[in-house]
Amino acid sequence: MFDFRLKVFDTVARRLSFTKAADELFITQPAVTKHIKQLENYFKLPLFERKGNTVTLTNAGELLLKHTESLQEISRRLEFEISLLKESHKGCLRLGASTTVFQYVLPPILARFKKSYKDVQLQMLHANTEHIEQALLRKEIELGVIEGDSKRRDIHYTPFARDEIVLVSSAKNPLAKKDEIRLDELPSIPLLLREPGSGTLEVVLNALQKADIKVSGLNVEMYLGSSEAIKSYLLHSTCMAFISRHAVLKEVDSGCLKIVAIKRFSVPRQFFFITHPGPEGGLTALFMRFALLNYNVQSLTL
Amino acid sequence: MFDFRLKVFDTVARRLSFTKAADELFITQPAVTKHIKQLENYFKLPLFERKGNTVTLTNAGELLLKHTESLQEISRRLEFEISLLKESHKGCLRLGASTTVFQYVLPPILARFKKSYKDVQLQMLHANTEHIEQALLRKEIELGVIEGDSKRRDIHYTPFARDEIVLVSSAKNPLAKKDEIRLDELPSIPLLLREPGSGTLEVVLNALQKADIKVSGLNVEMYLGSSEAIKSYLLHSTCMAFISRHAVLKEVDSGCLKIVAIKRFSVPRQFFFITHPGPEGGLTALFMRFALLNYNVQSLTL
DNA sequence: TAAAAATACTCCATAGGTATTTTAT
DNA sequence: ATAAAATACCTATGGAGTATTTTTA
Repeated sequence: MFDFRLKVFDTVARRLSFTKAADELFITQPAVTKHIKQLENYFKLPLFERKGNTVTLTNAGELLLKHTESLQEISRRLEFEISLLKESHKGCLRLGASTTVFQYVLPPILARFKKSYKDVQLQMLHANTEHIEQALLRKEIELGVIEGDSKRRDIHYTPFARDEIVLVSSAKNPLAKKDEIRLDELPSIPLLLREPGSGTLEVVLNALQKADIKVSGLNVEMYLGSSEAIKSYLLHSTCMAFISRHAVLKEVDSGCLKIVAIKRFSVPRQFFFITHPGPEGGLTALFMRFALLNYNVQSLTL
Repeated sequence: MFDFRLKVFDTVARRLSFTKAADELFITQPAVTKHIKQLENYFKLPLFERKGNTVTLTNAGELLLKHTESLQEISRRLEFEISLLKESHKGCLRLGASTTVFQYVLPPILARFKKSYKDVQLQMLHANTEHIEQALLRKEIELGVIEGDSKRRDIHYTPFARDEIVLVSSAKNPLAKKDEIRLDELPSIPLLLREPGSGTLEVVLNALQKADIKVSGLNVEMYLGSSEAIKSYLLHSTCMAFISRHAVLKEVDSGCLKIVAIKRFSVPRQFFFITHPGPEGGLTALFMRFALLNYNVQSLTL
């Protein structure tokens, strides 16, 4: 799937010899000459300087080589990813996911996965991070995707994707005219927070604590049990709320909600795969690779 | 230079119709069918689902589309950069550069530039940032490349490349066994610094000041007038020094010098092109584009 | 039954081969 | 004089066309 003329060019550029390249490619030397000549005609620039016995790259040649390498790199990735799709898999994968992941990150990935691997049966478990970890330990699931950063000895963690908790407000909110506020303005803003015990709240409080902001000093309007509830409430009030970037993607795109940055303050977090220690089963590994590849697709469109 | 079959695939994928794609590409519908079939044979996977009147991408198709877009992007860049090489230019360009840039960044770029544009005469001026700016104002040069971050009204600044001042030590230095130190360990380390008045020193002192480190508290072994002098001295002592990453590239690669990171502390800086305000001359613009493109080449190999 | 994709077949351009000439050390 | 690239010429594969058939909404 990679243009053969470029393959020829690349070989000549590395060996700096038409004859050697011909050998390596199992074609004859005149064929190599013709391919290179074709490229030179196309670009209207010489790619090699031929001085009798020696061949060197011209500047144009080096430029082309640089890009050829990128092109080859992409082609290799493509071949690899296609090869994953071609393997046909069967069986059942029991999968657990914590709230944000389950609601906002997994759905498109699951849909694609099912489309590609119709014979794989998925059993989903939806609970909070703590419970997912326990389900894994009790062998009720083979794979979990969680948003916490607890680290247990008897569980194997694999980073999956980055997330960030952002401060969000209704786009109409007069308090949110600025795109960025200072951290010391935060106490004056009425806030919605997730319920105590949720992973999201914990991460936020930790980050605030590190920045010497006391929770008691915050103007907390309400604690709400789900991201969806918070988003609805935001639309009808002048509150702001800390939510996962993933939970407000659509609303920010459509313009009804707005992310308000805070100077010198951010709340990054990671999503993780959790698995049993030791080698993974085929389906588990397949799903993990698939999710990693297909998560990037989305993040590119962000 | 971009594989035509992929071009056909891309068109079909965007229009979701073989016939429309054929129109757009000025070929016939059966030709399109054959190209797509060829791709499907190659990958051994269907790329489209044909249901009589409608065509949709399969998962494999979407995967291919994603990569096809990357490939097209690279091809476009390639064409553009080649087109720059094809323009033939003549004339004289007077160019000024400050110390680090002149010694470590420009040489490979200048060599390449001369190779591509034999009929352009280059006149180099080597001085410190301040002097280069003045030479520009006195119209003694058309273009400058500097490392300072002063901003004058009567000069036009264009970011060129990022640089970073790093803490460097001999690889044999027992003080440098760790790859990373804390900032509060710095005062105990014997330091070499560039001479007062140099841009490098100024940037370092500013950064330290921001981090609440007083210069008087540092253990300064010596002030030295050039990066080369500092590097030689480092090899025969247990001192460390703040130098531009560019100045120690080779030595770090060959393993005789070592970069020691400092936790939560970095000294980034920018290189800038400086030009007269208003539209640039052809040669000036040419050199700037050329330098930008050919600087990336190097940074990729870092 | 109508609109779109697939198939059948024909033609010519070109990728690739062999044999030979040119070129620079 | 020799090793390597370029040229000349031949063959066969496959890209593109026209005409036609198959498919499904």
